[in-house]
Amino acid sequence: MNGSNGYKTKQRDLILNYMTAHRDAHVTVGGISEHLANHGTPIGTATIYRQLEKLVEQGLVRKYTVDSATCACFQYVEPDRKCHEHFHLKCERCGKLIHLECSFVGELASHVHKEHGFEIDPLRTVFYGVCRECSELSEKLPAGKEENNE
Amino acid sequence: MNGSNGYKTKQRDLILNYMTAHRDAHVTVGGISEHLANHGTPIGTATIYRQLEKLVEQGLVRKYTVDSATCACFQYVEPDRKCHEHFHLKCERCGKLIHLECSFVGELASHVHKEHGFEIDPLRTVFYGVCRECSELSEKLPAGKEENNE
DNA sequence: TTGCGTGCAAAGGTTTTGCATGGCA
DNA sequence: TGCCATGCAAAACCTTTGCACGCAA
Repeated sequence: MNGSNGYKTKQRDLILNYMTAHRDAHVTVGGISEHLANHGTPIGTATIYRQLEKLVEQGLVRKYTVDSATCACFQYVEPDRKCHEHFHLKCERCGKLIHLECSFVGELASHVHKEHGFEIDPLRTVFYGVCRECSELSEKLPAGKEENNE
Repeated sequence: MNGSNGYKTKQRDLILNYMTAHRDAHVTVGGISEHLANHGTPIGTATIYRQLEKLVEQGLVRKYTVDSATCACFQYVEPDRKCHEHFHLKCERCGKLIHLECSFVGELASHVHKEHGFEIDPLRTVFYGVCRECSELSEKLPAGKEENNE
């Protein structure tokens, strides 16, 4: 709500950098912290939380939560690419985040709005499921569980 | 994986009861704990976690997470109503969970599957946005922030 | 009686907060 | 120089785990 939202600090840049570099992923505070520590530029956890909060306020970053639960994934919001015009698919197996550019979804959104009175927030909504690669993979496998973390 | 999954205990019933009573909502361990305590039947937190884990294994309850983050919302899975044939809308303002019965969504799912190779998991996927009531409400209000917690 | 389920307490994580210091404007 | 941002440490939570006891089968 404030024109100039805070100072421009080294830490802010580092975090924003990380966010833009990982624009195709949902990142966590732990992930940022670990990455920066590994790159010789460690930042206090509290700072990361506080900066992310500000970035969310400024609309540069989006926070994903399950209801009001305390746990947070963040994602960079791109000013250019109209992320509010497409949806995100998240593979439950490999964790990949896919940006779905598809007119069908837009139609769905307007249909749901007109017929059901519900205005879908594309930025907030994530479709969970299984991506092509992973479903092909599981067809070839017998019946095991695949555990993949990034 | 196991035919008879564990014993039938008072605590299990209490939790399952709560889950079915709140079938239209995402519930948290904290919520269950508080509710049971207020009703004179307090249960240890650890028990709630362990029971929910079992209920998830048995397919009676579904767990929602944000990626691999540690934080959990749960929801009862109804054996009769085919929850896997419809999607859930969640209002970001009032927290209401809406079950959307709509053929359009089914079409979307098959389209995304055919054209984009991604198999959407309806049980897991939640559309976030603003419901009719809340959007009508905000039209009447000047420009304030509405803070609603359940 | 057997063994799973429960409760309590402790441990392990994550997120938030307080306070003195450092850095941007 | 005046504030805001940072870092550290502590606090507040949430979730998991260990162990002795109770209860279902």
